Order: sequence, then structure tokens, then C-alpha cells
Amino acid sequence: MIRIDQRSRVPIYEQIQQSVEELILTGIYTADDQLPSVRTLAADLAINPNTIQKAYHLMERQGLIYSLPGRGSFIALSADDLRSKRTPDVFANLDIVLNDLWQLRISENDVIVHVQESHAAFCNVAQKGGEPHDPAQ
Amino acid sequence: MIRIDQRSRVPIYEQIQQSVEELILTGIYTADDQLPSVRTLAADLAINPNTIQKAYHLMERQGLIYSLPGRGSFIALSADDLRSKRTPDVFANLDIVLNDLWQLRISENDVIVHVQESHAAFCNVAQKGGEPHDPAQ
Amino acid sequence: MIRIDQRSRVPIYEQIQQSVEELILTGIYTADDQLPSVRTLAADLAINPNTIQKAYHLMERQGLIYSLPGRGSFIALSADDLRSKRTPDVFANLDIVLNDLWQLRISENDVIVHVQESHAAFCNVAQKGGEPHDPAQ
Amino acid sequence: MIRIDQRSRVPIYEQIQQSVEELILTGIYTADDQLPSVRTLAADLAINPNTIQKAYHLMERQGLIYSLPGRGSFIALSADDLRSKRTPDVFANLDIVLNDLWQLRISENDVIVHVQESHAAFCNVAQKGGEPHDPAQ
DNA sequence: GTGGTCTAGACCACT
DNA sequence: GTGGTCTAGACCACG
Repeated sequence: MIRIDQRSRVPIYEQIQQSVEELILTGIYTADDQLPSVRTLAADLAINPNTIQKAYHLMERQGLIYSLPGRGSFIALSADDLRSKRTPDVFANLDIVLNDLWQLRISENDVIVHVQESHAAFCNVAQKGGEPHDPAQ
Repeated sequence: MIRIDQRSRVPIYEQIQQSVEELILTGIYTADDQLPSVRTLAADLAINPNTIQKAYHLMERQGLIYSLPGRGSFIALSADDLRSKRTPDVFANLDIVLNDLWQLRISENDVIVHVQESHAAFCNVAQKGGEPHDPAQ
Repeated sequence: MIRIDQRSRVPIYEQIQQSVEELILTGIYTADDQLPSVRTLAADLAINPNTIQKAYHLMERQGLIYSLPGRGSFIALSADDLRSKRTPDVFANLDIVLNDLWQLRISENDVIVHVQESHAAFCNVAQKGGEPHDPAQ
Repeated sequence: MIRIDQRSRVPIYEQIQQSVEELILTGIYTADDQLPSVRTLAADLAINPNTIQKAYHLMERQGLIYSLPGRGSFIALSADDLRSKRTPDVFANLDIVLNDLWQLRISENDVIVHVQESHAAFCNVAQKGGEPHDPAQ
């Protein structure tokens, strides 16, 4: 389930974390579910086990997962916990992007329309469960 | 006019580009205006001339400025040109952030309220920064 | 008549030479015609007289013009002389471009068609822009 | 495989790009092949690593290769991709040279003969694997 | 070991 | 004086 893009500039261990977070938010992983072992995942993704190890350590430090020596690694947060944790970050990113927009003299109204379209598109995709539908325009 | 934050993680040459873009958007720099020379700016910012050179080179390849060996470096775009060039990028960033928000189950309404607040804040700052006249505090 | 593009990366003195060569080839300048004086041209083009001086020296060294101290500078070559002088250079450039094309596996036929089209286009422009001559055959 | 001419006026980083483009076009490099590391190539060519770095950076911005920090640099385009990308540029160069030729009153027929000779010579060289030989006239 | 960044100082062609 | 190029050597994050 965990997917990696070898070509991306984002460090692999961060991609793993993003991937796990998405799986939690979409409900595929829930609290106390077991993650694949370091060796298994390393083999699956054809990636150095050290990198997987680093990703798991990172997620553990952030309270995203917990490891039981000799047993494996497990999801530590519910989707709701994760949401309340990540929300401030995402709003901070939104602020940055918005400031760029205001600086380019984009009107508030254009932005709101864009937000509404984005939301509609997202709901559309979520409903269909797979293939994204091209938003018109 | 160009300002740099030595402690920032953003590479200096990118900070310079951002700075120049802002100066164009705010109308301080317009097309064919001359930028400070590589050496002058290096001295002003207490930064190695090669780093400035790299920044200018970067901006030139992006069509933001043009350099004439032996004469200097000059703004290539008007504020309007820059706006129409940068707009697609910024909207792409907005889409990314918005998708994160939807995935966190933030409601469309909350986002729109946030957009409106951000816009109000920006207009407020712009007003106070532009006029030396302080109306009220 | 002599035109300069301040934004071009080609050195100004080379642009002047190119401009003079074109004026000879198009018949606007012929042998022993007088060129504008260094000062006049410098004023006309809003360029440092030293640069004009350098261009004239360059053209004189190449036998394109001759200078009579106290009298002025004059065209030294007829259009035909210039043609026979420049032909080898231009063919050398053609060879370089052609080799690029072969390396990209462009077919000989495609290139020949392109050559024919280019020639037709040039004749078309020359007719409309220059002396009114026989209509298309 | 990558070769450099230290005495050439062409900047080393451009020579490297040309070299890589040739290796792609001749099929020696294909998409996702790994290039020699910055340091390795610098040692091989007896050139400063920074110059290699600059060459790789240049190629990356042009979409010719992609670099993954800590992993290496890789070919981004297939030979066909490269061909379709470079073709417009080369034809633009051809147009410039052709216009010079028409201006010199070279006949269309002379040019076509030259094209045919150049093509024959190129095929000859390619066949013999590097030894140009003029067939008797 | 990999690429990314920055510094320091040099030489060149051009204006 | 300007920008363009190259060298030499350093530090960083990443794998």
C-alpha cells in the first residue's frame, strides 16, 4: 500500500511518512494496525532498509507510530488525532500561498471560486473512489 | 532594496529572486531598470559575488532579467508580465494546499472564512506600509 | 540607417558591422559612399563613441571600409566583392547546422523541402519590401 | 565516454551537455541510465567538480537529466524525446543560415547541392565509424 | 559516496 | 567598471 516515487526530490523517508499519513486519513490504516516490517517494506519498495528504518524512527519520534521490539511497528493515532495534529501546519501553508496570491493582485473572489471548484472536484473524486474526473474549464 | 536573511534555509540566490520579484510587483522596479551590479550587491549584502552571479543567472534563464556583459543587468518584465507568468504556478500551489485541507476533512466554509481573513489582513498591512500617514492605532 | 539592438548579446561593434554589411548587400550603400561620422553615429544610436570607433576600426581592418583622416569613412567594397568574401563563412555555418540535422535523423528530403520553402518566403518578402517587379510567375 | 576539449572556446559545461546529447542520440545512453557522479567525471576529465556540477545543473533545468541528491544523476529523455525537443531549435538555426545565403544571392540550387553533399558525407562517416573520406569527384 | 550550496579568488571579453 | 567562466576547497543533507 505504501508507495514511493523514486524520481521525486522529496526524501524517501518523508515520502513514507506522507504515505502512511494518507493511509490513516483515508481510513485504510487505523489505530494499532501493524505496519509492514522494515525488511519487508524495504524489499517491496526496492529501497535500502536503512532508509525505511530512518522513516520508522522519524514517525515514532513524531508519535505517528509506535514500535514494540521483536513484535513490529503499529499505528499510534486515529484519523481524528492526526487531523487535529496536522491542521495547524496546513493552514500555515495556506497562508503562505494566499499571500502570494494577494501580492499578484488576484481578487478575493477569484480565489474563493477556485476554492469551491477544488472542493467540488475533490468530493467528486472521493465519491467515484478511483478515477479523477477532470473539472471543466 | 534587495534584502536577504542569512539564517533562512532558503538558498540565498532564491531569496534574491523572490526579492526582485517583489520589487517588480510593487512597482519599485519596472522593465529595463538597471539592477545593482553583481559586485555592488555582493558588497551591500556582504555576500560572495559568485552567489549573486548565480542568482542573476537564474533570473536570466527564467526571463526575469537580462544581462548585457560589460553594461549591467536589467529588469526584463513589467509587473503585469510577471503577474501573468507567475499566476499559474501560484494557483497550482493553491490546489496542492487545498487538497491537503480536504483530505483533513476541513469544511469548505472554514477555508473560505480563512481566505477572507487573510485578504483583509493583507490589505490592512499594505495600507499601513504604503502611506507615511498613520491614521489611527 | 544603421540599427542596433541594445538588448542583444552580440557586441555592439559586431552589430554595426552586420548592419553595414546588410546595407551594402541590399544596395543602399555602394562603394565609396560615406558613412556617418563616429560622433554623429554615436549620438544617433545613443552609444559611447569609443564603441563606434572600435567598430569602424574593425571594419577597416577587414577591408570593409576605409578612413581618410579629416574627411570621413567610406565603403570600400561593392556588393559583389562582399558576397564573394562572405560566402565561405556562411557555407561553413550551413555545414554546422546540417550536421546537427543529420544527427537528429532528419531526412535529406525534409531539409530540401525546408530550403525551398525558405527561399520562396525570402523572394516573397524581397519583392514586397523592395522594388516593385514582375508579379509572381 | 563523455569527452571534453580543454582548448575549445565553448564553455566546458556546454561541451558536456553536447556530449551527453550525442550519447543519448546514438543510443549509448537511454532513459533512466545513471550518469557518472559529479566527482567521478571531474576526476576522469581532470576538471573541477564545480564545473561538472554546473553542467549537470544546466542539463537538469533543460529536462535532459534529473538528479536525486544522495543517489546520482540520470538520463531523463529517450533518444526520440530528445529529437522531438531539439528539432524546432535546429530548424530555426537553419532558417537563419538560409536567410544569410539568400541575402548573398546564393542560388537555391547551389544550396540544395550542398545539402546533398553534406548528407552523403555524414552517412559516409557514420558508416565507416569515424573516418571521413572524400569520394573522388 | 551522492548532489546542493556557498566562499574565495582568478582570468576573460566587452563597454 | 561590467558580466561570464573556471578553479579550489568547504559544509550540508541524503542514502
